[in-house]
Amino acid sequence: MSSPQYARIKVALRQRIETGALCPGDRVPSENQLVGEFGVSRMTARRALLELAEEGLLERTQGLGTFVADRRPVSSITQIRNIAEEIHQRGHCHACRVLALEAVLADATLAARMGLAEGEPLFHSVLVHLENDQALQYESRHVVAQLAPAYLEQDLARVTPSAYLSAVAPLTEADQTVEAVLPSPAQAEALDIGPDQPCLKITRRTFSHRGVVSLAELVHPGDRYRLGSHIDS
Amino acid sequence: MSSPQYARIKVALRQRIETGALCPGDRVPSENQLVGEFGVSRMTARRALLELAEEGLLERTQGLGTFVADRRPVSSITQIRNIAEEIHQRGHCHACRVLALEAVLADATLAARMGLAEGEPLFHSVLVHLENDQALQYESRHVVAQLAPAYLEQDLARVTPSAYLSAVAPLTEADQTVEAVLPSPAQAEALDIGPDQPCLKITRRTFSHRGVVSLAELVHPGDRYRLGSHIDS
DNA sequence: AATGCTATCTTGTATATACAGGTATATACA
DNA sequence: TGTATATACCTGTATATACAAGATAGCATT
Repeated sequence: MSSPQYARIKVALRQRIETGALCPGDRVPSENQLVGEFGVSRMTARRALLELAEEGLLERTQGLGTFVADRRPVSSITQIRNIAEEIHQRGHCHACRVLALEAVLADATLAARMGLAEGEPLFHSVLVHLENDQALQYESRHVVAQLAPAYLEQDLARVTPSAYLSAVAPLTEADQTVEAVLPSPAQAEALDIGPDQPCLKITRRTFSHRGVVSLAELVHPGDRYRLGSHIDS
Repeated sequence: MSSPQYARIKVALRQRIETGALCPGDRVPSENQLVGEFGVSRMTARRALLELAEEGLLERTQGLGTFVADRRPVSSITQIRNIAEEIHQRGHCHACRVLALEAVLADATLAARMGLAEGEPLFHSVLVHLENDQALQYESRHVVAQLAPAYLEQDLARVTPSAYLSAVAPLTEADQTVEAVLPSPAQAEALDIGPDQPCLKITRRTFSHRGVVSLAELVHPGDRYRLGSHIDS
């Protein structure tokens, strides 16, 4: 039950970019070169390149080749999971901290929004992600207590969604929406912004085959995100 | 120089969904059925299904099949091009109007942002899209005059980006970013909202092989958009 | 020097094929 | 009735192959 080969190639290429072995503008091995290097068929190598291009990490031009995308001006909003992870990928993890403002067992007053039975016990944590002492994200996360019993014992400042999710089920998916909001007083204070500073709020419902696992609200001031660029027909 | 076969299949399937021949929850022809119906290989049929699923129009489950996704609660933000088009797809086009507030030949004071030579002549139009007399989107669009000479002669209330873009070049792409903003006074007035109502602003740079074609800013109050849901590894 | 051609590398599209693994239904058995 | 088992169908992964089409460098011709 090993991971697919195209995933292996994606990981390898991502590493070369993160470690600096491949820099923005650099040419990435061509499909045929990857065939030789990884011993796969061209279509498999191609899939790895296509998916990385879809994420915005690579840029491909017919006839020319595949290149590491210019330092993405902004993150791709379809990929956002956790500012901490994002920052880590940008390479200044050293200046990144996470503050856990709150972590308690709450009752499911928001059961309806999560599609749960009323009264289902939930863990609620509020995190603030900082870089160079500047707050970048306010994160409010509700997790179904039954599915992640050790949630509160973890170091919430370090745990990423994938960490506690992988403990729940092999198969997870997420539903995300964005909207523009004004920060609540608590959010404005935690982010050190004025009450008039508009923010992007991303609401993410994560679920496995057992149902909803968590509901997270990510609020960021001032960030700007790249969107996909489909132009069909 | 016909369009690819997978695109043909996508169009056909999209039509069946838009016309109601296929409803949410309905089973879509399987890969092998499409092979028989369109006379293509399974991989080609597969590509059509995969891309429609990526857009959120279909849902696929291994072993089960492919189904028309439940009426998407909100639009996919990666697909936004024009609220008018969006509304048309939702099926209440009758209540939709577009007001052209302004349409002039402007000079390229924003040349830098578009990557153009200073002084390059641009058309500037400001449109407001309404549904049931309620403003849904404020659109400010700058178009390189040289590449769309007849731009001002068109019925701006009807023209979609694809209309004037197709006149320019066969190959176009777009770059999009989102951010949260407070509306400018003019925007607030046009949208009939208060100055404190946070809005999503989508900035879209469209370009062809000849360079940047247009720069559009779409401002919507109160809308909420679906995001893609990648969960890798 | 400028033009045009060709060889070669790249990605894009398409086909045919094979097997793995998930899902549901029908069948046979206890 | 309830439980296995076999089967058919579906999507997921992977290979091998072919040709189309864009980009580039070098060479030959004008």
